[in-house]
Amino acid sequence: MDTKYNPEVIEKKWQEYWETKKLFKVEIDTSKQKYYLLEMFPYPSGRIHMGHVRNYCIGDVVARFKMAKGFNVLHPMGWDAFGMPAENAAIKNKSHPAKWTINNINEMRRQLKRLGLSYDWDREIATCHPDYYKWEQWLFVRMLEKGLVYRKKSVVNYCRPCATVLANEQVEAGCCWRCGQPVIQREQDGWFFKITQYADELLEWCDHLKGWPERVLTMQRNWIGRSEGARIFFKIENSDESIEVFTTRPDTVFGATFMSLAPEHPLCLSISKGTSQESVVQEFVNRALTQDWQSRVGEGAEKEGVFVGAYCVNPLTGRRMPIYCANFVLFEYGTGAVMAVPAHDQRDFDFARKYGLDVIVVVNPPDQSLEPETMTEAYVENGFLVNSGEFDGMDNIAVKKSISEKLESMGMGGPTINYRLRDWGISRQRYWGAPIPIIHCPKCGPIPVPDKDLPVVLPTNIDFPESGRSPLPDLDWWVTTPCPKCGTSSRRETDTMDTFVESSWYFDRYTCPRYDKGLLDPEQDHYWSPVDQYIGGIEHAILHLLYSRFFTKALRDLGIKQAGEPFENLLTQGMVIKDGAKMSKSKGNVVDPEELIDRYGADTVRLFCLFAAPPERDLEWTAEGVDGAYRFLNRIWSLIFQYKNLKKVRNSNVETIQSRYIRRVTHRTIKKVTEDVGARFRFNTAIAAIMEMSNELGKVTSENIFSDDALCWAMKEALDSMILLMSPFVPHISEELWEAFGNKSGLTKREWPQYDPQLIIEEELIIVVQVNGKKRAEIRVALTASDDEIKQSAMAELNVQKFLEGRTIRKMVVVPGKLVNIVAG
RNA sequence: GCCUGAGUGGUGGAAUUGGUAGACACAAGGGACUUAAAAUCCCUUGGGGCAUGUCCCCGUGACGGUUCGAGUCCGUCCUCAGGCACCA
Repeated sequence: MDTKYNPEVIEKKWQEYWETKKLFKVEIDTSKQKYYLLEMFPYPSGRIHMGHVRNYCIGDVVARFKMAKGFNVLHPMGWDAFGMPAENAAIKNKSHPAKWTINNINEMRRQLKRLGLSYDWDREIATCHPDYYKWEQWLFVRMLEKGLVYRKKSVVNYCRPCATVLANEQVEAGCCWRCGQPVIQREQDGWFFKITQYADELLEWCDHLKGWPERVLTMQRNWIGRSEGARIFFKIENSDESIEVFTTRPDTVFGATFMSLAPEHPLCLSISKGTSQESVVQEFVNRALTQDWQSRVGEGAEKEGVFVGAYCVNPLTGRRMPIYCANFVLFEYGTGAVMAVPAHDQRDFDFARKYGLDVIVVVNPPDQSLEPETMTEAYVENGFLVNSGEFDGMDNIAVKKSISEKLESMGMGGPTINYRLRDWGISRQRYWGAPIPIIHCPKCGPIPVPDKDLPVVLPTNIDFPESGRSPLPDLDWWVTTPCPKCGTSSRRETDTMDTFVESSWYFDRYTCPRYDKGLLDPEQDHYWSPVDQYIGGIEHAILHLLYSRFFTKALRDLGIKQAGEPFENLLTQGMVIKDGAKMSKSKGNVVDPEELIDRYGADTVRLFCLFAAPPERDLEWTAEGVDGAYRFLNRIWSLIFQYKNLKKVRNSNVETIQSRYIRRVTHRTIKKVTEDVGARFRFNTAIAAIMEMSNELGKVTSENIFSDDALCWAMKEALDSMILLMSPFVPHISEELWEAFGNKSGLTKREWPQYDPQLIIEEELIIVVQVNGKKRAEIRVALTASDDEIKQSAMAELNVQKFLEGRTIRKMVVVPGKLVNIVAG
């Protein structure tokens, strides 16, 4: 054994050992309990960053711990390999996205391997590989057949700089999630996944995902946005048409005095046609549609509208209600039309005051009567109905149902449920993505590519245009193809799929990455699914996690997969911070993981990431902290070095006070680390416990240790256990020390140490004595001491007596093994 | 505005079921070793007090409450972070 800890040498040695022996390769083993552990796969951007390191170190601890606990652990890794940065880089370097991506994957794989992560690399997948996206295309066709995919013309979010359509989930505060530029609205044909069909189930199962953080579930619930209400039809005057609205306040129908339509609503233009308002409306609609989203409905945007020149009829009051086109009405939510009740909705109130429209109070607070003339804001609280015919005097909440039912019986609407969640538009006008397997026939329309012709391979021998525009529509040899149905010369779909599609099912494919008879091998799926523990950043709380849940349910209903939810347990890890801010190039506070590995070794980097904060919290990066982790490993090294000749020891029947103490420390630490890692994912406290143990062991004077059998044996047990406890966190140094300490056959197949509850018990207890809740003394009592004995010793303490002087004892509370509180007054 | 977290020493954090607040580490200060430095090791380290102790007082964002006992539970408020946001 070398006197000096040399991570560079030992890390290389053990990584090769694990790799050549294929120690992390797994297969189905029905004799063992399976454990599917997954970390979110990375986008191959070129180099790993500290966020990856943290994510994967956390996962590796869990994986190695579960292996040691006897589970059959599936721990795979792969690449989310399609996406825009590859295209941007290709344009910049006059290269090809595929080449750039593959180079990056090779580089990042090499970097990950230097961290010593316990992946089964035989299961590696890259989503840009035709063998992967073939099954995605196949699934697209199955979903199309099942009615879960459809094509529609829709107003979509469009990002000019990225030259692509964005899903609603990819728009953040009116701006593109990737480039941050304002998003505009544009009408376009595209393919949609019918995620709304699962809105209810996705929402309901939020209540059953006990292993998910509450805030992620809350975010998903809000995103789905279920609201109960009514749909109501308002007949348009002098027309056969009606306007349908959704409202959560059917109790206020009697107070509806006008109608607001979204500028996108087709009725705006059609109703105003031929009226004096035609040109005004046209101008207003044009302006609203070309305006960027932020300035139209963003914060502080002015509410504006124009009269469309026609009226509709309130089904309950018969009132003539002017129809307005209003910029704040969202076309995508509900029906794109809102019945306006100015007395009870602040937006309608503002609008009515601005344009001089009538206000009718229909809900009064319990203690007063509102007058439209004196109101300065809408009354949105609950109360009792007025001006509402037969419903007057009734409670507004109770009446919601009655009014909905009345409308239903009139054929003018009825109760309904509306969701904020909208279908997932997946068409992207990008090159570097999975082709949508559709052929557009001039005679038959869009026809799916037959299964035997899958995959539709993304052509790779192309020149990449500098404009950033997708080259696909210009590739005649690829685009032009006969219709699979009638043979007519047709065009392929040239849009590719949103890259979130690939990440919505990659965890399934890991169970059978090379299976070629279907998307999933039922046997593998049955054994491995679902993922027992998923680990990744909170930033995917809605997008990726909701899509994956949807895909899982769709796959289940297609009979491809068994489980109905993809991830049993979810751990969302915090960000890596430096100088108080997220690491980023623009801030210049980036730490390169590989430089750290060069300098300290992977074990130090791993240890720091795990020790400095619990996983779900942000981790503040400090150079001093890394030094501290490195120093600790050096201390452990020299501790083992000091005892390296303890190799052969006799088991001893004799016990000394010292050996007994060491064994107690050992078994207490085993218990603590096992619970912290296994049940709580608190790696920082587990490591702290190991540090405490090493501090205790360091205090043992080594002079007589080789002659004292009992001490010798206890020490060997302690050091062996300590190495085993360290091994999930810092596997390389643990393997090396294990070997140097005279133990055989690597650590990865070693069982996790067990603690003996008998050995943890103290002979003496330290009991805190309080007087009126304040600590006044500590007493040592025998383990067997009765409550009365404890009380007596407590009373005997001088300092306790001092505080009892002149008082009478009212009560004594004894907490077994911990504390006595003497209540005196 | 709504929802969800969080607020503890100079710093990161610990306190798992209401029971000794500050484990473990970092930083800082002092000491040992050394010709010297680095490395290493040892000691001190929440604030205050004096009578320097097995001492006392204060202290977990603020103010109340429940309790023998509150960092932990309840109420009101403040601050910060994240998510959603004209969602009818």
